[in-house]
Amino acid sequence: MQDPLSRTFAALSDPTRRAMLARLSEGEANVSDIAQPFLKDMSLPAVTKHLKVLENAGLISKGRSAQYRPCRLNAEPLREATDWMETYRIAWEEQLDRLGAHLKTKTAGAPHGRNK
Amino acid sequence: MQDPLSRTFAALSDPTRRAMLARLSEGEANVSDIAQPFLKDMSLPAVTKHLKVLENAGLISKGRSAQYRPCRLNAEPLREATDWMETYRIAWEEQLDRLGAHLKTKTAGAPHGRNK
DNA sequence: GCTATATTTTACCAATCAGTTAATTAACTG
DNA sequence: CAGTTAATTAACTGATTGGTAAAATATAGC
Repeated sequence: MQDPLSRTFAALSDPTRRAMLARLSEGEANVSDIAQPFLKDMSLPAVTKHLKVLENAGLISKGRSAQYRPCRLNAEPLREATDWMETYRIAWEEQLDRLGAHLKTKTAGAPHGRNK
Repeated sequence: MQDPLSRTFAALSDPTRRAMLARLSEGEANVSDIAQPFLKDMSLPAVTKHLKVLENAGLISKGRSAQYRPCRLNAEPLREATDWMETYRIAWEEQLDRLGAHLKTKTAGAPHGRNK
């Protein structure tokens, strides 16, 4: 999985990572701050790995302050992802409307497209 | 990965599947219609599997018409996903504003949170 | 019933993922 | 310097993913 959009969605496809982002949306935090709510469920290296996934997706970036690594959010990839979704969500809902309109006349379907 | 939101994002994290959704946003299509642009890259069973992922995420549903399986989009899970993203994107950007405001006074940082 | 078309299922494989424990690096502190 | 805290890296493991080829299922049409 190479493309940025795929990496973004993949990063978002885990509840732990989403919770981390939620935490970070309240403000910058060090790795151990972020880790704290999860340490009853997983080890610190596991947290590091999750953060790495978020970092590779460009959703967060890590700074350096003494032995701490303050993490903060990065809006950019999320914007691209919402853009993609919005584009299709609109087409989606239009299609739902069309479906509603057609529902009276037609009843699902005959073969589509090329059936030679 | 059990929760719906994770399944949705995971389903979106593949360019093939996103292209399939894009195709479906133009209207209902049978499996082989959807498959056609991908058959130079992968086999039909591979397509079936991708569609299964989309179906399990609730993003599409399949009907039955003779030996055809007309697929159509399902807006609902996508709406939930956009909702999640929008919520945090807003918090994000607010945070960026705050960062901009603070940038003059403070310069990154000292340890955060609990450092007993 | 036989044959063709559309799609799925099965069985398998290699690569990636999410976690682990143990060891390592980095920086502060007495 | 010795010790402590913060975080990462390394090496390993089991589960999941994304693909394949071959067989099976479903339906239509002669």
